[in-house]
Amino acid sequence: MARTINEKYRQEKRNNIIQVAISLFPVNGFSQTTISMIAKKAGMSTSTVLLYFPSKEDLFHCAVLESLTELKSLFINIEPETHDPAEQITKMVIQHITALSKRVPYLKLIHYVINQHERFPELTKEIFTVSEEFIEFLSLMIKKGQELEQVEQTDARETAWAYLAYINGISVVITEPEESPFWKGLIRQGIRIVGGNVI
Amino acid sequence: MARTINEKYRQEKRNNIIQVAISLFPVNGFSQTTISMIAKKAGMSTSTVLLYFPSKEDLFHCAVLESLTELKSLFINIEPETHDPAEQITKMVIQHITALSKRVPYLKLIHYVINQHERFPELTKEIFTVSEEFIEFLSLMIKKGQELEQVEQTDARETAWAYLAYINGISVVITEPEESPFWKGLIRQGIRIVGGNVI
Amino acid sequence: MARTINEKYRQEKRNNIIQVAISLFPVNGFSQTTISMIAKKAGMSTSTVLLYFPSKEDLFHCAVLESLTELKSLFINIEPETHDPAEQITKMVIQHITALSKRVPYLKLIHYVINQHERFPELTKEIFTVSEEFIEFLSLMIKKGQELEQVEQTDARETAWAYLAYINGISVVITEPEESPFWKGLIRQGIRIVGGNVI
Amino acid sequence: MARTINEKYRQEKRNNIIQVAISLFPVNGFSQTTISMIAKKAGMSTSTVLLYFPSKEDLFHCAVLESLTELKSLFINIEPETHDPAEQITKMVIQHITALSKRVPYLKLIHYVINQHERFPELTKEIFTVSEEFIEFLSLMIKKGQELEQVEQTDARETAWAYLAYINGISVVITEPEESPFWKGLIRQGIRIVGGNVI
DNA sequence: TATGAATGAGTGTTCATTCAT
DNA sequence: GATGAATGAACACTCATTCAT
Repeated sequence: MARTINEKYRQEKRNNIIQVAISLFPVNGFSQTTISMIAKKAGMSTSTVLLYFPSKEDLFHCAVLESLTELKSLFINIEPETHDPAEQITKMVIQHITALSKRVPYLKLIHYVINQHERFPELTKEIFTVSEEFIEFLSLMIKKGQELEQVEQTDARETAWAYLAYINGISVVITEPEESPFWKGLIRQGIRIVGGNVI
Repeated sequence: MARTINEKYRQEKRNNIIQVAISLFPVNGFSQTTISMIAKKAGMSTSTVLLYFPSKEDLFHCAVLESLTELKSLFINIEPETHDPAEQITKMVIQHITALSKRVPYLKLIHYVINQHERFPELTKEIFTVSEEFIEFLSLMIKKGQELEQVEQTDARETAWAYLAYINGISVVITEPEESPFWKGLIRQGIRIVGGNVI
Repeated sequence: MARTINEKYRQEKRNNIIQVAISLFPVNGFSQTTISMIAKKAGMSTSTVLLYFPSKEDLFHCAVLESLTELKSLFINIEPETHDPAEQITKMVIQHITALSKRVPYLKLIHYVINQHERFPELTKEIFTVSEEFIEFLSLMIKKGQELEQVEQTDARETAWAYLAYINGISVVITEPEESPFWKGLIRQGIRIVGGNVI
Repeated sequence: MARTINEKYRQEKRNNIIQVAISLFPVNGFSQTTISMIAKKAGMSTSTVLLYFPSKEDLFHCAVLESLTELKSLFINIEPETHDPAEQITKMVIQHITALSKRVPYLKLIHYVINQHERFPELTKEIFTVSEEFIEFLSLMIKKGQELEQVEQTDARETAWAYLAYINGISVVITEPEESPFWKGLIRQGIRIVGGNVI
């Protein structure tokens, strides 16, 4: 029993460190983010951070993978709720864009890795695997909508890639705060890009 | 006269260093790219690099600005050639996407800066100024097309932002080689996003 | 009574740690031998090792002293068995060289200390005290042999030092395995050096 | 020409560092000898030491090899001078023991390596190669002396090993200062061990 | 008694930058 | 103008040691 409690405690602390890492790495980059910065923000000593992660590189890996699974869970959702594809797509886009505006550091960290993919080959591979999954998931939704003629008739996969690019591009190009009306427009455009809003 | 020749020589050497910097910084990031790496690839000593640029940071700044003006010249082109807006837009998208596939390091460097905008505030500002110029330029083109009913009727600025996001997102998400048929599809989608291809 | 049992248990555990320490310190040196290495090999946690020894330095001291008394008991033996000095000397040399080939780590640890005597002054002093005892003991044996003209006529103390040097030098210079015929030759030479074998 | 001068300057500086290293490593051991200690004693900064040697380990290697060649030149001398083997042997022993008393750190460094041979396998190998050479050289001298019946009749190689052990053992066991009359005795014994002084 | 958690002190190493030539 | 030599500042990482349980 004691072990369980301890284990839980360790996991929490570990997670705490990862969250801090996710918030710092994308802001300063890998090299400029020192372990002591992370430690300070997490309220512990440098040594303690290295007690939970064998090296800075390892912590970085964990932070990236954590971000990736978090994003995956936000972007690839299968809960149908509605059986109307058009409505499904609209909801999905809203959820994506909302997620975007709220999880900036996660996506920034992912972009940091992709941007320097030669330096982080395995992580990049992992990321692209998730991208493919997303494309798969999205094409399917688009096809369903197309069959019901609720969605513009295009090559579904091609459109899916375009939408993925759009989504990622937003977080590169847009710096508006969460509350800005700008985001409404981005949702409208997102729906247009997946081919919704026909009629 | 001698001074002129010297000046020219210096400018060439300076430019040489910048080009090397542009090729290295985005691959490894700022910190992992050492001055000596740049010097070696440029065929000179570390000291010489620092003779032309007061500091590593300064060289980085210059490399980014150089990339930015290069991209600006490729993305904001006013040469009309055709007076048909629809054709103009099609040509523009083709040029953009082609430029993308060929100037990867330039855009990667720009993204690197945006990604860590807190670390490079002035550079980011500079970049966003160019973005605004691009939006201005693009909205105008879209509006012209819309007036002639050759282009989908949307909020022109909103669409312009969507297209900008799309363009930038491509270079984040796509890793296909230049020759891949993939790029054809991306062009198709690009035209669709600006609102072209309306019957 | 319970205390006695406890005491015994503690002594055993303590001894266990020392034996492990003796096996590790000379192989890696003081600094490269971490407490956790010792703990792991002794099947306990780092903290437990430090429960039995106040500090790493202290453990090292104890390991050295333990080695020293062990060696002393092997090298300074007074059990006469034979009253024939020549035979005594022969037997002694055999025992010494045999001990050498079997207690390598003990002597290596001692040599480690002597080699860095400025770093371990008290331990070195302790070791040299034992050396002196050995010289005393040996000179006496040699003198007895010389009186009976069974042993070469030399300055007995001088010869004793030469023999001590020889014995120690062997463990520095020779790496032959225990079974090698080499050791036979070393015994022959040892006897010659103390001055035995005089017809 | 300039290059030659520079090269010379570098070599001198490099050698300076090595000499300091030889004086410090055996006193404190590898780990306890910090680069900054070496730098301070050599009158330069830590960085400068690492400018001449890629790593502490590398400096250690160089220091050991330097010591080894120095010792080799002192111990394996072929200059005959006299054609009388007995005299040659006497002179040799005198030179050896004198060298011993004067180059203490060199031999201590070598012993340090041998003592922890599992940690420094290549260096140890190098050292034992030199040992073999010494045995070869010495056996030959002994054999010559034996043929002229100036030297005790023993197995020459066996005797050579005994002498080598004796020599090395001295520097382990003896701490007398250079001027002590003790060393005279050690020379006498050395000659006796090689088998000289017959009649 | 035994141990896991936490940390501070210490060190090797990197690298931008300065300076003399 | 070009460069090699020198260095200080910074940082990741190790490990003995302390403490609470």
